[in-house]
Amino acid sequence: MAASIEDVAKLAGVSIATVSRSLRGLPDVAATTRDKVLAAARELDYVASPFAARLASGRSSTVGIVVPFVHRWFFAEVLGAVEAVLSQAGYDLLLHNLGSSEGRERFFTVLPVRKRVDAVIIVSLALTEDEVEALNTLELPIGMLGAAHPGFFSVRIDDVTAAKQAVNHLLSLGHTRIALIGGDTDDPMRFTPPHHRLTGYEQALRAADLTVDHSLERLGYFTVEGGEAAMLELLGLPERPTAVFAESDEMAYGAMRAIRRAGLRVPEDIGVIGFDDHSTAALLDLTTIRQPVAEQGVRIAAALLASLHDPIEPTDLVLDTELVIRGSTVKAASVYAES
Amino acid sequence: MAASIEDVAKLAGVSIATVSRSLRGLPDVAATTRDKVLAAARELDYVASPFAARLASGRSSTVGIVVPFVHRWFFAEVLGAVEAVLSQAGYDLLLHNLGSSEGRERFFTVLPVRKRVDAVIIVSLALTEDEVEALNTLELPIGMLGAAHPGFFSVRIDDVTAAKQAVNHLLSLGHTRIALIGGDTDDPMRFTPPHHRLTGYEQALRAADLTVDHSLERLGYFTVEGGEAAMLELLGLPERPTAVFAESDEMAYGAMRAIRRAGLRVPEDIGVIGFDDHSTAALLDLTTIRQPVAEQGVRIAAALLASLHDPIEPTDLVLDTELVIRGSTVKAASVYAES
DNA sequence: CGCTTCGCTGAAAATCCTTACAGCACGGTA
DNA sequence: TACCGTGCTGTAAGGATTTTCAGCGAAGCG
Repeated sequence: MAASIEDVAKLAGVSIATVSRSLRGLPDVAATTRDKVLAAARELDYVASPFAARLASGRSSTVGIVVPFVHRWFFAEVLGAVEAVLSQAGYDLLLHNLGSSEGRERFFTVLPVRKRVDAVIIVSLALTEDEVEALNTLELPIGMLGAAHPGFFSVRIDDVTAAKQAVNHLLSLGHTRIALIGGDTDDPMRFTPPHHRLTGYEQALRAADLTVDHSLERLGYFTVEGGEAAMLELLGLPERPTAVFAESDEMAYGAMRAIRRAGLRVPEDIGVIGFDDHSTAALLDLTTIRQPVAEQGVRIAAALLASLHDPIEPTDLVLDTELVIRGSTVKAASVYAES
Repeated sequence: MAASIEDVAKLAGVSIATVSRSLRGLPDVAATTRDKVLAAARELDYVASPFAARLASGRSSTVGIVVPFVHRWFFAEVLGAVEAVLSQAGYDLLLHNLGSSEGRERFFTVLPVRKRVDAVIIVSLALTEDEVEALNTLELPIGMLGAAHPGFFSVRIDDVTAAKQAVNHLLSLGHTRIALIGGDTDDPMRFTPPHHRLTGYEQALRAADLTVDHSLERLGYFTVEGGEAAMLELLGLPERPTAVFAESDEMAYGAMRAIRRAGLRVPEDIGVIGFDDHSTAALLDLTTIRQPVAEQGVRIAAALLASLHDPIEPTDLVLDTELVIRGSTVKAASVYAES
């Protein structure tokens, strides 16, 4: 049988209240007393039961994180970063993987985090009004990563500006017929990025006095296959684009494959730029927009922890993105350009 | 203020014991009574406090999962699968990301899962005797994924056989000078696969009456860069290999890059086979050994849940791997072979 | 020297459930 | 009719902490 606080109290010759205080490092405990307690606890190999502690204190020392998918690179990266911050601070991470729009609906109706977390992190979801309302009933600090909402903490990048960065790069290389492979802005999962990146794309073109040709905007559904299919459509156009901006690296990979399978070269015939700086982007020599993924996770977790410590007004942090130029837009000593 | 069980009892006109029983679907409750309680609970928007329930029942409804890294493809995939099974069963998932050997040591000395989970899943770690002992003090069902230990549940593949599959494929193509790019068998994180895959590699060679040339065995540390560096070494040998077996797809990617950068072709000059069937393996046209990643996660989670339901003897399940032939070993209509 | 303050400690209430056990009404059995 | 089992329900005892409040001795102050 595992030791209880009473055993420790007995062994240390103090009351359980003092044990509790000592073990949690609260003030108002004499140093000698604390040492006795710590010694006794070590001797008995005692750790407090978190459930009893949580029940009594009303604090759960747990943060819930809600992701659309765990297994995609971006979310896994975020998860790792958040976990590191939380565990360091003695918090547990309760993972909720939505997986599908049904999963999403279930989450927001059942709200399985009720009465069991101190804060919630929502990753990459554009929330509906109903969902916001549901979260508000929790009366907890809410953090959003990759999106923002008044009243919630948020850490994100400026997708509009980032998309402009990408398109401007292509423009600077002399491209004027630039296609877009993006996510579905009507997707039931309602990711935030597609809207903003589309906006940025169009704004950049307009700013360069180019007309926006909607036939150059295709859906790639954030997958390699989707990107490949979208590129095939683009290649079939009467006047094909000379460059493509894909809203994710995966879609860019697909696009590159389609281009090469069609017997064309990247970047000579068609330049390709992606988004994210996925871990394999360097490998595939893909020009892309790098966003600080882990850092966003660290920041949102830290912000929430701070707000739990002493309640503060929600903050909105926008981190910078960076253009990473590789061989898919600029001819260089690249692996595939060589071969 | 959130409703408590007492409020529900009052509204339904029953005792709290009956509320508890009704809400948990226990038998020995009259149907009409149960309906009254459910109605009252819905009306008050009541959910039981999990911490109170856990304290009272002694069950945590939580499973701990220990992974060396979250952000690597394999572990993210496992995590997603395990989460799906557990959440479906009403269990929480407590994630522990080791990150480094210090993190590992901390985990096994502190044992942060103590008193807070009903079972533990260990992913891809070869445990030391001390670690096994530490886990045993928990007196909980332990599940291992990617490794096995007497007394613990396990789900895994047969790495020896899988490695033989890989090498035999190369042998069948006529290769006789086959190199290995592997993980460090002395790695402080002590992953299981490197040992077994090395063994399989050597066994396959010996079975083909080839001598094992240790100068053909190089360390790639399971990263792209490591694989690239290892391949560079191999290319510098007086008599270079005609094929390479990399113990992971990432290392295979690095190897392919090194080969191409050296002006050689894959597979004509050097064939490459990887391991895992990473999500980008198809994209890079890499021949590889596919292992059922998500399924391993599902199986180990299910096994543990079953054992919590009624204690059973630990099981050891070995799943099949599959050779997936692509353009990196066999000349075909591949992207890069074309260009 | 008497009174306040301070530092520390302990008793006990509070947290919100689960569950063993007792009990009650009712129908069936001998 | 007396008794017994059955099917439900309620009472109350935990479960293991945290936290409030009271209290005690010693030190500081005038």
